[in-house]
Amino acid sequence: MVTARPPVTDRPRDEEFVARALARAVGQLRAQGHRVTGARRAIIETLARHGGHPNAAELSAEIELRHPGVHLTTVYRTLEFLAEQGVVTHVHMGHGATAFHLAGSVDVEAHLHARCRICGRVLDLPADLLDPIRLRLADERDFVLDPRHVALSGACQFCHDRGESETEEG
Amino acid sequence: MVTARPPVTDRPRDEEFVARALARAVGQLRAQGHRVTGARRAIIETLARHGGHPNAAELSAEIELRHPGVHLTTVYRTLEFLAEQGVVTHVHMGHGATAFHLAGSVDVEAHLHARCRICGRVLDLPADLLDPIRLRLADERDFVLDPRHVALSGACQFCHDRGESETEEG
DNA sequence: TTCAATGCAAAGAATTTGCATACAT
DNA sequence: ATGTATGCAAATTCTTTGCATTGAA
Repeated sequence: MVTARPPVTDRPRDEEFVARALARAVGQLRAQGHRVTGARRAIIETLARHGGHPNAAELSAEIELRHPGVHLTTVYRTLEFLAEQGVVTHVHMGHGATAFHLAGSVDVEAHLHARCRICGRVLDLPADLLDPIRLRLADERDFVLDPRHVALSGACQFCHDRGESETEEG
Repeated sequence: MVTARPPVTDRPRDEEFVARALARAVGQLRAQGHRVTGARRAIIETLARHGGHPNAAELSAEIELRHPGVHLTTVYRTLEFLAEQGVVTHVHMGHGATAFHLAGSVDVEAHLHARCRICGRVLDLPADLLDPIRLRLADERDFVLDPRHVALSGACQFCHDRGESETEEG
């Protein structure tokens, strides 16, 4: 039952999707009076093309393939900027670097993440999965849960069965 | 309704509790044939006395008050060792350093954590809070959730009402 | 006595900051 | 032309590693 099928969002998108996502984000920036630079285009485009959840370094490496010369620092600064604009979203992974993806696109609609602490694979989960918990915390503890901000942790069946050898982290 | 009452575990424990917890952990180490050193005693004792969720640096600072001379490196190494022995537990906080506390003591029984992304305050939550989610993930996604390994993220009512000014992290 | 635990220095990963320059508007 | 975004170097934060020495058993 442990099929190795990767989640949908781990497949790279087609060119049309990428172009549309880029145009959409660029439009949003322009509308807000922000500058549209080569680095920003490169980062948004690469994020769109990469369906998964890359961290800054992975993203930087991928940008280098098509749009070389964008400094890692710029990647960090731009991701932060784009997050403020609501164009990208970040998720803190328990151990390991922060992951990013485009926000608000139709089929990558806001979702939660769970990460295998052994192999690092990230699972996409429905956005409303924690709604009952959210309600309880709001009611009983005056706490406003943001379930998308941090990935849930655990082990995928495969790693779990292979034993507790915690390869990637503790 | 936004009472500023700190969680129970943020109050330092009484001496009897500390002594008991120390003796318990020391006994466990001895039983496993491990050495009981001054640094290990100091770390366990300080962890017991500090009811909250200190990170390595905070713990180190507190150790310094009563048992000076324990190097931060030793704190890290010892916490890792004690985690392997099941004496301490660690929780990854979305942003910010990993937090530690004693495992298995009666009134600090395994619990979950939620952290305010604005002020950093940590909330203790019942261990079974995510059990329904755990079941769903196991059934539907072959994922074995470990809800204690990473803190949930959100905002406490106080910070939430004060606006989204994300003081401490993004 | 013996090997595991510690201190210290240094390395490492992820991320941020300061400052001069380049470039979008 | 103007000021924001970028590149580069260096600093920060959290954590780990190598190695000689100390100390628990």
